[in-house]
Amino acid sequence: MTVDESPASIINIDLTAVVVMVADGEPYVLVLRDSGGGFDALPFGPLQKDHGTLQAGMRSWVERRTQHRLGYIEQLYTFGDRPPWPKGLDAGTGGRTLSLAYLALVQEAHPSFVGHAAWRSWYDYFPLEDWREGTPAVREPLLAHLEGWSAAAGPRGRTARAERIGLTFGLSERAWDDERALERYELLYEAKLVPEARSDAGEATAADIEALAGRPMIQDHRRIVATAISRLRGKIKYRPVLFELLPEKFTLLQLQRTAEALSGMRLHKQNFRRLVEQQRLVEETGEMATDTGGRPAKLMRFRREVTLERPAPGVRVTATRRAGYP
Amino acid sequence: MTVDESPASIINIDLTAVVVMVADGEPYVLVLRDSGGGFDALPFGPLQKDHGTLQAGMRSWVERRTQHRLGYIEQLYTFGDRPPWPKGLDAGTGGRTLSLAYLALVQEAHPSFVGHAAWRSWYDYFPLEDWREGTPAVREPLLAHLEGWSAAAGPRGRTARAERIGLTFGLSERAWDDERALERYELLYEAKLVPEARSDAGEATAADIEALAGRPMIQDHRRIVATAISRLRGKIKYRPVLFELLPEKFTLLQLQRTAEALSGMRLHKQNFRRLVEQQRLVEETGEMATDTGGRPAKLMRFRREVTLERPAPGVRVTATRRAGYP
DNA sequence: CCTTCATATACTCAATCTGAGCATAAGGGG
DNA sequence: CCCCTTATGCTCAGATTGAGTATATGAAGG
Repeated sequence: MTVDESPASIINIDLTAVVVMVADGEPYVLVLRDSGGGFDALPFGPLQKDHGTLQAGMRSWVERRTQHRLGYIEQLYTFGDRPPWPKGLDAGTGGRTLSLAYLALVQEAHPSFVGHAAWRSWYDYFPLEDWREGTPAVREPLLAHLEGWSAAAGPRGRTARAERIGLTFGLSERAWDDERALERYELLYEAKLVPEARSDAGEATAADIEALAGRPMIQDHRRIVATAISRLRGKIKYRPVLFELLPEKFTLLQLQRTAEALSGMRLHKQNFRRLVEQQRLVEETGEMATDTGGRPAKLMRFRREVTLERPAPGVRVTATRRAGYP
Repeated sequence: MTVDESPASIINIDLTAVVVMVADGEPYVLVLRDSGGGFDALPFGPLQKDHGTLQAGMRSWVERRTQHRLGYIEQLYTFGDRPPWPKGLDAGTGGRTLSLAYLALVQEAHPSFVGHAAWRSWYDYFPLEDWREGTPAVREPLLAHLEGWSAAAGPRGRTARAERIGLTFGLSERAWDDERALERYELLYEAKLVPEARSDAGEATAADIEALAGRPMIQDHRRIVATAISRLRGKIKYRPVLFELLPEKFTLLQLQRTAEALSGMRLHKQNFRRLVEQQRLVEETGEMATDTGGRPAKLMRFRREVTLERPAPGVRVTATRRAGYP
């Protein structure tokens, strides 16, 4: 085979941010609305010369625009592949764009981005991922479409596809694994059930499918969000990142709702408390919250010291078996 | 503040590989020996135009050189910071190098790299990380140096440093956390206990410290290896990646030795077997290995299907409390 | 004041998991 | 046949986990 050993002609390097916030038990992503073909986009910008470190570049750049302290920043992934964007922004440039995606967590905030910035619930983009009110409505129709997709393959491919669907979507006896959000998105993408995967802009079923698979984004931005969701869902189980999303003082229920918002599952209340308490993740402030709608709750504060005590303090989330509420 | 909004003038983008292999219960990294100032280096090369995806670029590039199928490739991290390399290769170019680091696992192999390629035990670079034969010999002297470092700080910084040392090195009641390899390396770096952190090449204590902190590498390559170690140690606990390092057929002890090689800890034999068996990670081949030195052992095979069954099958590693062997 | 509602918080219990260890099996070398 | 070495089976107590019951406490409404 012939090999082109010449270095790639890099056109630009983008920093792309998935900025996450939770308010009233709903998880939000910062997006720029209507950024191309009616699709939303993640905020992104070119890597700049004055960015001493990538992380610092990211931080200053997002903070300047959201006017908010970023509690937590983490590199997500570097995307450098070149799938043919049907409705891409950089179609035709021919060069490669490397985009470094970062995950940032902020406390409840209003975006002050210029333009069309807004917080949008991440379940607008992934309705399938939200099990908090029971089985998501889009699940059955989506599975039906997927079945069609697996039936459309050859005899061998058919079982492989069915297996994969069963695995990622938690069919039969298998448990739903909240962390497989990215795999699920990729499966839908392969099955062409997301608008981003379709090259013909004005396809008939587009609206239908969008209603099922969720709101699309430009390029691979939705994949980046899925990456963030998967990562975050995994991370809260072993590192105390939840607290980056909460105000200084909070009740245990607020903490639980935040965990539920991210994981998309309901948790067993008493056990959740037991976990948090015995891990000594929080301490009492002495104050009470009276606006709970019931018995007032103690206001708690994150014990920053725990990072120094236990190997991996975090919040293990396990869905309650029963469908409804604890 | 003034902000330089011009895009960074990227000079080049490197792909850097941490290729890991385990042979006879020892974990090896593929390195290029004596790559600059007598320091070893990780194999790396520029991103090329014909690399459709980054992953594929990485794969073809390493496979061409090691002549071995890469079972597993994973993006590790993108390093783009610009610390002043004291003995760097690209000193003086002024531009930024973005390096994409990948982790690759191969089965037992001999490297066919041109030049000075070799497999080197990763504990040559991190002697501190190997607890398999009991407490590592370098631990006490290193801790003494670190104590000096924390004492050298101001009254406030002193406790903070001591806490951090205690946390990452598992002092007092705290357990040693094998996954904190990267944090430990970074701590040693900050404390200037690794040659890479020293700007004056011919320092008196260099040899002394190298003997304690392990063999250095050029630039930030040792940090990249530390990242790989931390990642891998975490990963084996919840994904069946161990098998990428083993031959088709293996005994349970081989499997255990591989886990121990990576984690740097001895495991409880019976419990390890119980775990592997009840997770149904392996199945019998029917054959026996007679070269065990004792009673012959069943040869097992990885059940690839498990990926399709359980949410996150892996090998939970927990060190035995007793220092010696199980 | 008393009831209803809604949440907070305490405590129980069985099933399972986990760390540790004892005991026995089976090949090779003297 | 004895000893060494590794393989494999089995036990057991303590910790963890999933699920639930019971009780506490404020606000709102009659």
